[in-house]
Amino acid sequence: MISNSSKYAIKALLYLATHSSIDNKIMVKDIAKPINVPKAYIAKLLQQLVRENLISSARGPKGGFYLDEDNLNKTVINIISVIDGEDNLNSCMLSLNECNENKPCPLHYVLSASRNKIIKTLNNKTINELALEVKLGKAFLPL
Amino acid sequence: MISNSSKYAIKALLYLATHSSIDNKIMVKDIAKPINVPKAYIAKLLQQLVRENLISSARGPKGGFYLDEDNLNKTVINIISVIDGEDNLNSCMLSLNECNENKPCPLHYVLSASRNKIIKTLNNKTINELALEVKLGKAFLPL
DNA sequence: TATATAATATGATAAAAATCATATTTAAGA
DNA sequence: TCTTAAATATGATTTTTATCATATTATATA
Ligand code: FES
Ligand code: FES
Repeated sequence: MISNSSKYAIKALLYLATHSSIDNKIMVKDIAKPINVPKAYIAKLLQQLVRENLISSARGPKGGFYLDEDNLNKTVINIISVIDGEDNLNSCMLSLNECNENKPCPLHYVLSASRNKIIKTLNNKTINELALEVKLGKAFLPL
Repeated sequence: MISNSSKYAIKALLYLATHSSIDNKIMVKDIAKPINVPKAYIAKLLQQLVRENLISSARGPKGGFYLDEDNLNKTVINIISVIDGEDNLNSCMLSLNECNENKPCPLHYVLSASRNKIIKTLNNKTINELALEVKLGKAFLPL
């Protein structure tokens, strides 16, 4: 439903949101360690995120990754969509042809309300907002 | 979070619940087609489910798979646990070391209520109950 | 402008999940 | 008891996901 790669990407974005700025870019190796993701792996993901405009980067000395205003306002869904593809979250929980209100599967019947709430939240919450919770000490980013 | 195999298993159980009985056992090939899962693959899953007492079977002529009273009262969580292992559903959505109320990650903060509701539902709903919705025409089991 | 530093592009390898294939065992019924 | 029909056990293959490795390109700064 939500891949490892997406989780790693979210962690990376949150780490950048709380630790970087345009004047304080962060290198791959300094991201990989604190979020506990293999360096070469997160490097590849970061490159993909740059291409999709979810994060910003600069090469050469003093280079690294950071988030600009635009990046900060991306939502969790934006990240998941880029990494996992669009419709993983909305697909049927029994992997039927399609998830359908008119012909709901038995799980749809009992779970779709909760699922919709989750999707709505992921759609609305920006990286910036989530990072704020960390800064306020209400949420944490260990390992 | 919830694997393909688990989904297939759930579909198989629901199919058996609505179509089989001890006097009307169903063969692999007659399960595979309607639930749209490769025959050899579902066969393997069914064998695993028999071993774990989630479904019943008999070999030889007139043999096949079916559900007894006990099987009918298994929950969706029971199936997922057997196929995917215990703690896939309760693990941290950012794959931190552990999901922890005291040191919640930013996603925990916004999503755990909905997730808990889903888990609770999966824990309570029996195959029998879900199958009933199908029989009543409130839920459907296409493909 | 030369050097060193950092991301980028590309692709190889490893591990896990999904799928396929088949010989063996059990049991019903002729 | 023989034949045949079914599950069972076992393992091979394929596909996807995760991971690792490195040559290339861009840029700050000495
Ligand atoms: S989740 Fe199965 S139809 Fe919606
Ligand atoms: S979901 Fe991350 S700590 Fe609970």
